[in-house]
Amino acid sequence: MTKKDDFDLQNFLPYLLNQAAEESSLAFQNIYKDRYGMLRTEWRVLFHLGIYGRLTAKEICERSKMHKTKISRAVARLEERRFLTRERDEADRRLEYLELTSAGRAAYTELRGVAIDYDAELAATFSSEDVKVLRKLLHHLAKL
Amino acid sequence: MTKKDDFDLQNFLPYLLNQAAEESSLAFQNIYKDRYGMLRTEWRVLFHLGIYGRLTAKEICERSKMHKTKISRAVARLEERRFLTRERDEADRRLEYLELTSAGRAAYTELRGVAIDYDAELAATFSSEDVKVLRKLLHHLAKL
DNA sequence: AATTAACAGTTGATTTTGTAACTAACAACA
DNA sequence: TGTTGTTAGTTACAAAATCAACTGTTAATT
Repeated sequence: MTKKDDFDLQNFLPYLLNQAAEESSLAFQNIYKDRYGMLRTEWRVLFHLGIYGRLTAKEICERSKMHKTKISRAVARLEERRFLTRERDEADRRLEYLELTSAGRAAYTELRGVAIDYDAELAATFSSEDVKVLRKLLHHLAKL
Repeated sequence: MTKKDDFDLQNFLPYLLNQAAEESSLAFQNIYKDRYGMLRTEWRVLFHLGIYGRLTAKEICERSKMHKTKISRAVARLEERRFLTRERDEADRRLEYLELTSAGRAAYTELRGVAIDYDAELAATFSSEDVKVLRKLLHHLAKL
């Protein structure tokens, strides 16, 4: 295909980042989707609780930069599936502490294993120096 | 906040890529959204046609890896706004050639300028060597 | 030719997201 | 106190994405 215009879409960083993000998310997505019927927001909440223990929705919100309505809905679905429990803070009754149940922890542990393996698999397609640089640069972009 | 678990979500490549992609898309998104009321799928179609000239939906589909229903709807909206025209291929009447109108080309040209500037702005936050490496690695990931 | 399969693109039903408005609880301060 | 403002989280409604089924057309097979 001949180009009429020399702008290079494939090198436009936001586009390129999206393509790379989508492609690299696919295999992992298939797993949490097929195995647990989870959405992206849900595994993220699950992981935050798995990693940090007890958190309020607000804290997850700040860490993940997801919108609070997404989190609210993800929490509701994870609760339905008995992956987490809520506990009111009696000192400040606006707050709700979220914590994984043993089923939630089991799901987290399995998905964590998958994530570690998958990350290693991705990383192995680069030189170890390149992976280091990639992570560094992505961190920089993520914090813009 | 103390971690209960040492898995590093912030370094998990699919997560990190998504955060970087979202963050870096934001400023550009605000522009095509506010200025033209466009969605991501729409500017992508617009750009494909701006860069490559005349394409069928199928061709855009292959290049962009977007699903055909997304493209169908994006094309319909761009047509409503008189940004593109359709033309049946008389040799194979299943095919429809899409082409930007002058209004479409004007929109593309403006957004292309914004994209170039924005990309340069992002790139300028890295060393030029780093940008080169970043693009190379992202290309690799995008083609997985 | 007639039948069947394949393809380009669209549409409709369902799911998910985004935005804004809302409830309930706390805080500040007159 | 009581009024106003702020915060945590939910909900309602609109916008958008997804998936499957559909139309119309061409290609392949018999």
